Amino acid sequence: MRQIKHPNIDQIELTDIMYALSDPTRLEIVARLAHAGRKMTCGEFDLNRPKSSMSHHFKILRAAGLVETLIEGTEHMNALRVDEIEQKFPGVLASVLKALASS
Amino acid sequence: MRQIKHPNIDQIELTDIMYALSDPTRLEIVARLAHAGRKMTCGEFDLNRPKSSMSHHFKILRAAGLVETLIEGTEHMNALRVDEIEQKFPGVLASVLKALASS
DNA sequence: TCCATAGTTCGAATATAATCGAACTATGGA
DNA sequence: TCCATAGTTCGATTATATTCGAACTATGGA
Repeated sequence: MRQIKHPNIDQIELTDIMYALSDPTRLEIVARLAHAGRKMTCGEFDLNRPKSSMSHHFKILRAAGLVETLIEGTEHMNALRVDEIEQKFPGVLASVLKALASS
Repeated sequence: MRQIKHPNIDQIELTDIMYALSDPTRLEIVARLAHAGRKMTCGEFDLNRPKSSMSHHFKILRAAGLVETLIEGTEHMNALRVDEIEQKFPGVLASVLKALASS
C-alpha cells in the first residue's frame, strides 16, 4: 500500500506554516480537522470546491507539515500533525486553533 | 503632523496576520522589532533591499495590523502592536516570536 | 474483468504578489 | 529658499498562486 511522503519535523519551516495558514480555505480545513479531533477524508470537507482545488490545498498543507495523509483503501485519511508542530514551534498551532475556535 | 492610518483591533483578520508573516523579509523585520523592543525607522533594517521594496513590506505589515508607524519629523518610527495582537489572538504573535528567537 | 469511488496530476487561464527604478511628498536644517 | 533625508507611490516586469475541467491512478467490490 503506497503512502504519501511528508516532510520530517526538522524540515518544517515557519514561513511555510504561515503561508499555508494564510488561505481561508486551508484555515477552514485545519479548523475542521482540529474540531473533529479525528482523521477525515478529503471528501468530508464540504467546501463547495472541485476535487482538484481541494487536492491542491491539501498538498500545500502537507508540504507545510501541517497535515498528514494516510491512504486507507480508496480513501485518504487526513490528520493534523499537532504534536509534532507543537514540538517544533510551541504554541503556534495551538494559539491559531484557539483563535479559529473563538471566531 | 500627518499620521498613517492603521486598522482597528477588531478589523484585524487572522489570515492577514498569517499572510504577512509568511514572507521571510517581513518575518525578519518582525523579529528585529521584537528583539529591539523599541521603535525603529525603516532605514534601520539593513536588509539590502531598495527603499520601495521595504516600503512595500511595511505597508503589508501595517495593513495586517502587526506594525504601527508613527511619523516623527522625517522619520517613520515602527513598532510591533504586540499588546493589541495578543489581546485579539492570544499567543499567536508571542509563539511566533519565540520560534523566531530560537532559530 | 468491469465499474464506481477517492483523490491526484496536468494544463491553461486568471489573479495576486514581489521587485525595483524613478518620480513624488513631507519635514527639518542651513 | 534651497537642499538633503526618509519614506511613499507609481508603473512595469516578473514570479508565484489560485482555480477548475479533464485525464489519470489506485483500490475495492460486484
